[in-house]
Amino acid sequence: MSCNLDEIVADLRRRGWRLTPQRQMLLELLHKASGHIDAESLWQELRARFPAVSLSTVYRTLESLRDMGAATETDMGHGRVQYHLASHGRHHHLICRKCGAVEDIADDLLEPLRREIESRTGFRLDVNHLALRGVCARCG
Amino acid sequence: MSCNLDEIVADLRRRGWRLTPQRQMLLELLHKASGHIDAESLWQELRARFPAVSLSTVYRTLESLRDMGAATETDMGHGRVQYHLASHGRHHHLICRKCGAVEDIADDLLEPLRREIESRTGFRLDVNHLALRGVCARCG
DNA sequence: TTGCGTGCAAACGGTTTGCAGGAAC
DNA sequence: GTTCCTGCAAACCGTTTGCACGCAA
Repeated sequence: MSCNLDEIVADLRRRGWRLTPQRQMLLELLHKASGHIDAESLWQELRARFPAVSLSTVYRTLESLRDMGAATETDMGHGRVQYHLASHGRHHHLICRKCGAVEDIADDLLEPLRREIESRTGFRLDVNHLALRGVCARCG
Repeated sequence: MSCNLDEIVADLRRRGWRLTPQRQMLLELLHKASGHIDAESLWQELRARFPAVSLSTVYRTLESLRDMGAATETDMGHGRVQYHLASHGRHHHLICRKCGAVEDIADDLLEPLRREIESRTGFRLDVNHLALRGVCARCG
């Protein structure tokens, strides 16, 4: 699990990846995006620099990054899967059903639930990126 | 929120719904299904009695049931949305990443998390049907 | 020079929609 | 008789795939 762009790139090389301009740029964009971003948005930004880049390339690169553990994908239930670099840390989301606001919460909030479930059922939670729905303080 | 078939049907009438054979049968199937079922499976079962019934009717009926609060839909992240009658009670799922086993857990396990999140952020969780991934006791 | 990565376009799969005919009220 | 519901087929939309070309190594 890499912690910055250079390490990720080193990882890629180690695994025999070719470092194409498209991949380099996509990695930078992913790294720059503080939060989450979907494939389509990445593609739009990417096209500003490489007009001919294809959406499939974006998907294929994201797939590879996911497979090597460098990126995480989250289905927030809005049809589009969101991506972010694993180095951006484990956290979860509260999505307001009314205004659509997305609030981040730290992973340690889930610790009690993890413990409780494990002790009751033996099931070990493996939750990287949870999207919880509800109503935020403003809309409540 | 209705608690049995008759009440649901009464609800439908009250709201001006027409009780077609397709809807009646679909309600029975949904009621009979102890756990969850996706639109396609419902359709297959429905066709045993009404060979000409269409998948769109299934989707449209499920949508209406969802909108009136009689049915709940859950996206388990496998591409197909699962449905169940709200009267079957609030519960959640542990899905084993290795063997695919699905284990139910009671809703009250989430209570501490709900309280913690509400007190920290003011966000009121509205989680009917959570699908949590991990590794079960056998595969752990 | 080798073979991985790419762009293109078409396919995919679950779900939604437009429309005209038909059934519930 | 009126309106809502239905079946059909086609559209939709995010994502995946097959293929031939091109570029990184």
